[in-house]
Amino acid sequence: MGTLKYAILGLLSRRSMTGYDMTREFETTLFELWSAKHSQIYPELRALTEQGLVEYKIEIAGKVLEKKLYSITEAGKNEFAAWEKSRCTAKPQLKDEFRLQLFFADVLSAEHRIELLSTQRKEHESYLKHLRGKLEAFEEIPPKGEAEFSDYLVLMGAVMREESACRWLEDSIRLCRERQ
Amino acid sequence: MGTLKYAILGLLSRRSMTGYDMTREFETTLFELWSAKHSQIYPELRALTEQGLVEYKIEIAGKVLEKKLYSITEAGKNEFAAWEKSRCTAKPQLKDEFRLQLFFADVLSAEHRIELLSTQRKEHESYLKHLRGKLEAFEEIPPKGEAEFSDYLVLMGAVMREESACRWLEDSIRLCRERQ
DNA sequence: GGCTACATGTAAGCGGTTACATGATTTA
DNA sequence: TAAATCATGTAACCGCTTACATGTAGCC
Repeated sequence: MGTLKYAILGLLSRRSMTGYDMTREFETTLFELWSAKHSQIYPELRALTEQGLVEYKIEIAGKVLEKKLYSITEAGKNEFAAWEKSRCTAKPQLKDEFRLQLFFADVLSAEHRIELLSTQRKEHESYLKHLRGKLEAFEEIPPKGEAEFSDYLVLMGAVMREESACRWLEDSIRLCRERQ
Repeated sequence: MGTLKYAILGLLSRRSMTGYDMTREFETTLFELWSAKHSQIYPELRALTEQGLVEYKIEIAGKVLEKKLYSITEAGKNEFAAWEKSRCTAKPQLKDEFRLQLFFADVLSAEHRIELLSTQRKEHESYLKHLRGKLEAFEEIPPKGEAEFSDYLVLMGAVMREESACRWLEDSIRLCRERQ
């Protein structure tokens, strides 16, 4: 795939930043979508520089500390735009440890299975709460042309996904209880 | 994580089988939940044998072909049961290339963005159709004690997840169109 | 006889995580 | 001045995929 490359180009298409800044972005704003540690980011930045897709200028912070401020090149913008236009085939989530656990849950007692489902439900519910808080921080739907509109759509999707997960877990618990 | 280990133990807790059979299981029934190629399965089976969690006896198919028919040991059953009881922390899907694409979609024109969303919607819709077909193959909800009940719950979850994805994509397309 | 499915392995490489390693700057 | 944060890198290892490699069994 090489998706990290496009995540980085995407970040740089919004603003110039250092590798350290990117690490923060992956931890905060991109957390929902993609993740990368600094140990993966720095080598990737080096490769992208060699490919001419990004460039950096060194800035001095304080007295001596050298920061590499990266920005996207024209070639980088072109490659990023090409990726944006390509439609990626949706591989609907092939790995889910909890669902695997549930799949084999016939080795568990009825109570154990319900406990498993309940714990999972609690986690999804608290995460949903957190996401809803973020969604409500938008006072209104951002204008279509701006970067924030995309952020809004993605966040909306995450909320809907979590709502669906909670509903599924509730229904499952009900089925487990109902039919003794 | 080492989840593959438990996927294999889970399969063997249902019935004895060869590495080849497992490969088929991952491709068909477990496809929704976990995947593994034979090149990963065979080394794992060797490791599990060394750990005493599984064992095999050689069967001859035809004249000379040696098959290794694996089964789970008592130690294996215990370790699998322990994993089943442990509650795994739900890491809600950290990598999604399409959502990443959408996140940075402000570089696209309005039409391009809608096209991106539409393509994705079509894919999820056809997959949903396929899943619904599988769900309807159950004539009624299987009895709680049986393995099929777990299968039913997992399938129900997959259907609900896809429904939610379709709804999200529809809403997003509507928002993109509405607000010119 | 030829094709498909059955059956078991190994090797190279990629993407990613954890840990190792170092040092400067800012803030309490 | 001590701790937290900023800042940049490398090394070892793990999980997984793709490709390499080999051979048998069953069916048409």
